Amino acid sequence: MNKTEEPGTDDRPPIRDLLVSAAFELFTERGYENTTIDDIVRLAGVGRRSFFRYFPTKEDVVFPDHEHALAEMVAYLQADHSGQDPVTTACGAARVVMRMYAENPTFSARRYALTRRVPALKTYEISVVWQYERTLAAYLGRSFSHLPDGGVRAYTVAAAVVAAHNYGLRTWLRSGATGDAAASVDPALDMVRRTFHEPEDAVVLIARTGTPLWQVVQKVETALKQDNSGS
Amino acid sequence: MNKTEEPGTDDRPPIRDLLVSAAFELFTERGYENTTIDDIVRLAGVGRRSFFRYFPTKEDVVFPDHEHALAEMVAYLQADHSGQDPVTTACGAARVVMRMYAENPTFSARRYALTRRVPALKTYEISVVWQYERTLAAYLGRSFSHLPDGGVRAYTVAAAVVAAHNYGLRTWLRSGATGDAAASVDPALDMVRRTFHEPEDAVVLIARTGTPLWQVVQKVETALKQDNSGS
DNA sequence: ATTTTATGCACACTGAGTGCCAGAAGCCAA
DNA sequence: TTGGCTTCTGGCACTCAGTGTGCATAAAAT
Repeated sequence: MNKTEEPGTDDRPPIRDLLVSAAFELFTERGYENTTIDDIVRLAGVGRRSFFRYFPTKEDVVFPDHEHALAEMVAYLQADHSGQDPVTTACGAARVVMRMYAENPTFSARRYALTRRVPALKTYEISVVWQYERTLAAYLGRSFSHLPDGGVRAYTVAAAVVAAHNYGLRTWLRSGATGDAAASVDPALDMVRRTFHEPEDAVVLIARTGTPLWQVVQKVETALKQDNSGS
Repeated sequence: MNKTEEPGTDDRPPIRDLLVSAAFELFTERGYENTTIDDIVRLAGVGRRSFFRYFPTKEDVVFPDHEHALAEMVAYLQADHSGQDPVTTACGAARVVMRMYAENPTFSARRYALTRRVPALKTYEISVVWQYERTLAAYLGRSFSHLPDGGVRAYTVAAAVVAAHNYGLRTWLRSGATGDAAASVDPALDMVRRTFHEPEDAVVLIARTGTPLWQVVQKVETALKQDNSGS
């Protein structure tokens, strides 16, 4: 599948990376609309037909790792998360995507600058995000199937998780993509997790007036332990 | 050329409606991809250039009332909603859009059948929905500006409201777009409203053991009244 | 009646995306 | 090495969406 990865002398990057580099160089220099596919393949030194072999559309070259990120999310959701709140698992899946953005801060920042300016790229980005949302909704739909409003809840929680993730990510990107992306994303996701926590996770403790404090503390401790082990 | 109809009776629908009708007829008959702009204008009996005067892209003809719907939502949000929960107002704005869909059930159903099958139209629809979401987020951002997490909360609630609205609308459309759309959309929106209600709206009443029931009832009544008047 | 304005139309052009075929480059058996 | 087999790449021609421009016609204004 891959080109000859002989340990000898193949320092030439594969065509796909060549195209991405050439495209971003031209897009940032003279703009997305003012750059044709011919310009890109000329700079990359490959044939025009090869571009569409690696990227079905002109927009795809701006999101070269999208397929990979989506596959990672699916793999994460397919792993075992029994005993964990489904909302928490969904937030974990969002964090997987966040980490992939954080792995290439400069690339993510340049792409963000592009998607902000070019409407066509913004539209494409939204459709990409929507695929994440759909994947999360499918997972949550399975987890919420026992609830009477499981269907709505799944779609709503998925949308909320994705929105919070994007908000945190945008905050990080606007701050120059320096520092820890999780510091921006995690608080946003925690807010979603708190608001959508099931009431079954809450403990209401009733005690007679006059109960000694140590007994109350003990009861609270026991109740919280039960709540952790159960469900 | 031969446009000179009798000047007395101009019951001929405007070109814009002609194009929409012709486009939908061809799209549902032979598919979106297999229909060219030339086919549409030929059936509509107008020039090719006129199509792009009314619809900037081929996708736009599938959502001819989008601009109007967005304007209606903006107008609704600009009206006075003081004393109402911002989340409730956002749900009301979503209901405005829902009503516009419900006004033309058959058209909405045909469009739904198209957007389900054609990826390009699905992408366009997502970008349309995203504009609603952005508008809601801007409104909620103003309403939540006093909260420490107002930014995330605004975007998250907007996403949740839109997701719930779409879920209800899809449910209605899949059931043949017969009956009341609100019956599907309202419960979904109510779920969002409940989960995002501020804790300041809750009342926790503490009473000594042995307090007579009528006193408890009285206290509850008073507390709820205060909660209603204060905001 | 003539100028102004608006609107639809025809023509030509750019550029994205596709189908097809030819050639180059690996791979495996003989 | 040779010869077939597969895979990858490039070139060419084509369709079609979308744009710029100029012209024709009808209504409106003067």
